[in-house]
Amino acid sequence: MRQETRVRPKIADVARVAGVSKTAVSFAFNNPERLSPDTATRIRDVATSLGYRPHPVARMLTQGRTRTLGILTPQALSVVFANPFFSTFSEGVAAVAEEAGYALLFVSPVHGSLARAVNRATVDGFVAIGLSEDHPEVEQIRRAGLPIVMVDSAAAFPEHPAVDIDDEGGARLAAGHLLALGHRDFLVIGVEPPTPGAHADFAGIVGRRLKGYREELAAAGIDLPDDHVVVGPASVEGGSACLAGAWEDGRRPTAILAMSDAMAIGAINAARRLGLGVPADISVVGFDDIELSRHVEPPLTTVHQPVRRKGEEACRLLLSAIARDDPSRPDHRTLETRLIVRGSSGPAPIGKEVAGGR
Amino acid sequence: MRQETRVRPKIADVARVAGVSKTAVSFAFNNPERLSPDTATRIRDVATSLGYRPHPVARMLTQGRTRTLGILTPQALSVVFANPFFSTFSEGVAAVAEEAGYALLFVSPVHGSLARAVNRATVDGFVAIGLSEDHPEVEQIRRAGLPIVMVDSAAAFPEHPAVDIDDEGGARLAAGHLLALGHRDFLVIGVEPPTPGAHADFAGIVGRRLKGYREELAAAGIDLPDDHVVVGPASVEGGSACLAGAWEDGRRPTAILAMSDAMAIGAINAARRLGLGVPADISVVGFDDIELSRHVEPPLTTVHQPVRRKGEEACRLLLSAIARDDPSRPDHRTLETRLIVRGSSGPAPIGKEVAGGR
DNA sequence: ACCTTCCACTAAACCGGTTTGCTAAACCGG
DNA sequence: CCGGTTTAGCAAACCGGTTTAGTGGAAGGT
Repeated sequence: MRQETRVRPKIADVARVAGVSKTAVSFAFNNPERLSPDTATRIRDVATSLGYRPHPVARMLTQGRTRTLGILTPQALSVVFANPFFSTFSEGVAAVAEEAGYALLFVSPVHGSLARAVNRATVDGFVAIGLSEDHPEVEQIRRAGLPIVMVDSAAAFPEHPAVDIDDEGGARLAAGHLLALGHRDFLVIGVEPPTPGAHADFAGIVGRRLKGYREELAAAGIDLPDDHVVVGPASVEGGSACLAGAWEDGRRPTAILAMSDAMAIGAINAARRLGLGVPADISVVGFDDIELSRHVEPPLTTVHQPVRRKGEEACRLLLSAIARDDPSRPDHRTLETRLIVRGSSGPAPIGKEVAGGR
Repeated sequence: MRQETRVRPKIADVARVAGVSKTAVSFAFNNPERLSPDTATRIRDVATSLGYRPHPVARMLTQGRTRTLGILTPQALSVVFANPFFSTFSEGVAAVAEEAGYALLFVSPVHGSLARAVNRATVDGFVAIGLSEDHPEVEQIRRAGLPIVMVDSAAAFPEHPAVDIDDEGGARLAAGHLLALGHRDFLVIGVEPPTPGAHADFAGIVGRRLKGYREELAAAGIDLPDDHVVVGPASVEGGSACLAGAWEDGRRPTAILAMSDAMAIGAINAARRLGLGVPADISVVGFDDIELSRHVEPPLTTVHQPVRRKGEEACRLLLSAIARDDPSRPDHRTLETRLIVRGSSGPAPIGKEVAGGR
């Protein structure tokens, strides 16, 4: 028995077997009302018996659309998926995309080049998350005629729809909360840009959050010197290192403003290792409100942002940009943030304040 | 100034402006050595000045490959991304895929039909996670000539490569640990199939884990009646509901074997609400070892499985299946599990054992 | 001076579908 | 029985690239 090499049947095969033209086969699938009912069913029967399925790539080519949405991340997917923030965001995007019948393609730098990855991507549009200002890919995508929605982007691209959160307001809430508890000595722990090449002049969410912290503190007459702002990778370890390093340099804050929950949790761990009680000796406030934060000990006081809704909104904006090719005035949305007070923040310590103050 | 409708330049446009044939333009990009060096650069200059980029779909069509891998999930992406287990798995797949220059497409049921989604997917192969036996999509994919790697699948598909973990062995470890602590009254909390239609006769990982529990208990002379096995959705709430329901039905276990960490955590919460101490009155052992488990109070004793490596292995198997189209004997891998003892398990309570016993 | 080889480039076929424009037959009222 | 409208189906063009099979001219060999 000769093992026949199974070759994928094409539309011409179906047409030949059914004794009709390619056109008829195509109609049988996409336009059955243009065929007599029995011819249509006969063709479909032949097709299934042959195991025919239209080649999706060929289909995309003729129809000019892919029914796929791209999620653009400036970092490798393997690091991005390690971030619970990103999963929740994807959850939101996926919910809306699925509802609309779109698949999701994750586009990340291929061998270091995001541009190459974008060129290869067969999508109808992009949601870009955390793309910093100087990424030329945005221009590249625009020239390709594809819509793109910017999320948490450093710069404002007035010509593209965008979704952001009120970073500045959230930061103010965090700082205000600690001020109200009597704190006067602050350490800000910021996330450092993952790409070493990127200029570190605090653009994007880092800059906006820092601005919020600074302004709220300034309103209470407190100046935040530059050496009270430290940065590190946005991870638990990064947060630990930040506090440990600052402590070693002689900083003695009673309150920590962290720009990410993961880093805040790291800071709590580091504080413990330094023999400090949280919140007895030092208070910590995070940012993002990830799932983990309510489970650590003590539960983390943090600024909540609607991550999942951010994904949903971004996807909705993208879908409507795809629907009407008219690039009318793009929508810019800013979602609210709110403070969640849990156990990691408390009144400023009285006795030690003098020892630690400057 | 007339606003010209920006139309994507095609290869013919570049050819015309550069005064050469389409072939030459194609060569300039893919086969420059077949052109004189200055012609090649001239063509490339024209191309960039026109903002030309080869149409990725057209390219896929002629080259017959997409450089994209599909991740097939039987559930909606919005629920799948909510599962930390899945994120970690994706992390592993992504790491290997990126290294090899492949993009990742997530394929989930479109309007309830996974078959339709598969038909639309422009990928070179699939990694299927948790696809149960009766899914006809597997056959559909095989007929399309695309390789597919099964992960945590219910049935064994001997003709496809597969990656699994030693569910049975892991379950044995969990049960053995509790037996060694003196427990005699067990409640098993299992995950229920998400699709209501699926037959509930414990296939796949649920069946294998249950088998492991049962055999280890049997070896100690303990029978596990059917009404000491309850199932629910694989979430924290699902776990709470399972224990609460069983308690209401009069079950009084001193030890709980949960098939998922999320459910185990839910069970701990429910136990607390019933006024039970963990592990003083009741011990809980989970399965999976998700990140959260080490942070809850008490930290969860659980069976660790190498989720990230599972993703990596699956992706590697898929890539090699794509590389050699020869469908030689497919590789089946089983990864090890191990017990992580933390704080949620302890000796069986002495006093209460009589009260709770049957 | 003539034949061969090599070089630089091109025309046309092809990938696998969809869509447009057309034709022949059936239908229909008068 | 005739002109006009529908109906059912087809051939060919098209989507935007890649690849095969040449082609004409210059260089090289004898």
